[in-house]
Amino acid sequence: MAADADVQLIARKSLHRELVDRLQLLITRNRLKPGSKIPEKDLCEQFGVSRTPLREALKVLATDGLVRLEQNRGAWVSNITVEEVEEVFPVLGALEALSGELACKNITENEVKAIRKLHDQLVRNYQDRNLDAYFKTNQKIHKAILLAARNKTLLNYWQTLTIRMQRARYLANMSDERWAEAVNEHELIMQFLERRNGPELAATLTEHMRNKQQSVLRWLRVQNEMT
Amino acid sequence: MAADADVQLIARKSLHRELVDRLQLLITRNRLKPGSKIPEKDLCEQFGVSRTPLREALKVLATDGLVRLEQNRGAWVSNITVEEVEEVFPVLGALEALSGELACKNITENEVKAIRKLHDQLVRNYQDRNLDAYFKTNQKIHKAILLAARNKTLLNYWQTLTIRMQRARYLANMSDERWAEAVNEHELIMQFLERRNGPELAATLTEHMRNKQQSVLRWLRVQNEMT
DNA sequence: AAATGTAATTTTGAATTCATAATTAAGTCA
DNA sequence: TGACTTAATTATGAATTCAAAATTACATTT
Repeated sequence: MAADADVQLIARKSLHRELVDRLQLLITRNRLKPGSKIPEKDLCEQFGVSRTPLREALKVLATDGLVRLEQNRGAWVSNITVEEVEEVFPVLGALEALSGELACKNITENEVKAIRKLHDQLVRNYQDRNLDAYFKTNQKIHKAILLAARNKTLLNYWQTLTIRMQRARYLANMSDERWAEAVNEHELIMQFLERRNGPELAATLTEHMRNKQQSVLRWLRVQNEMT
Repeated sequence: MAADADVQLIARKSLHRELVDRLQLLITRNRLKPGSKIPEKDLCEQFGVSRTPLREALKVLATDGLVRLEQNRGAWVSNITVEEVEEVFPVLGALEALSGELACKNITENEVKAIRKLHDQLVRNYQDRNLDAYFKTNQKIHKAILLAARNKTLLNYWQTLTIRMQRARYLANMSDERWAEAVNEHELIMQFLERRNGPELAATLTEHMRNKQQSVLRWLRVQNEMT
């Protein structure tokens, strides 16, 4: 019998699946900007595909809330509004809280150690005042907790909503005070995780998300005033 | 100026949207059974549409987890497995808990009164041992709380997961003891809602969902043993 | 009869085509 | 000039077509 490594499943993605991923990237990387029209024809040429699979992908992205379809008028990258932020963050908070509870039940010692390393790196990123690196490390920590929860449905929903919120450049922005506070919260998160204290971890993650919402809303309002 | 009733938005749905809804109905009403192949050609003839919009709809349903697509082999109604139940119910629990919290903040007095009426009806359904009516009233109550939470993202996710779980006939089934217990839980839910006690309502809804999960798992295991 | 190989048929994925709706451009009149 | 029509253009939604893959039916070998 062949070794596991030799007999990996050959996962040939269908075109529409591939396009969903590519478009998500274009949107998160801000190549397609919130509020802008999605140029169906151009994208077809760029990707070298016909309209059928592209349109299938757009329909999928629309159910995820990343794209807005208008009857006979086409597809737009959906906007980030105050209402949307106030709606999505509480849901994200509930999902993260659950991920904390479940992670404490299912996480392995090695996973905790890996997250501890990420956490230490996060603190260094803060000390260096490297916002970009901080943001990336932060994402890795939260995703690692989600993975430790061993729940695909939870992971899927979390990822979709996270992508939806991440589109905004200014999400990575914070006031100095908020940044310090966020690091403190991460200190707590790390401790509760190491002690496998599910309820406290859940509560801290909820609070962490609530504060992030406030931080994002402040920036969003500033942005809106400037236009 | 015309009255509101006269000027309703004429929401001409696109074909694929319409088909998503129709297929969801066919699946929840058990006309398309879990595990069975989705007959693309037949459905096109039945609905009188071409394959393009139907296939778009299938892709959307697949991201919702209601349908499973296999490369070059077509679409199947996804099965309800023990793993899926163990995955979905905790997420549903977290969403319901949040809906309780938010509902206590946003619900109007009239809405509470309407839910109280539904609750009294639920108790009568129990006293009559009318399981079918009980199940329907139960659904109405939970949905009413979700609506009172005023959060579309939350409502969407809740509905998708609820549909995914409702496909199973035996979901509506319960042991006598469980049924009595469920009614007690609803009594608490009603009280906490009337007192706008968000945290307690959330905790009770979580517990309610945890118990439902156990009830469903028992039935699912019985079903699996019988085949 | 079971296992293997091959041809015919069906189904699928995706490109293309076509009718219709929306947008833009051009023309008309005050 | 500027509001309003009407014609030309473009984009969209959905049907149709076509190539490739999978399934089925049938034949061959052991």
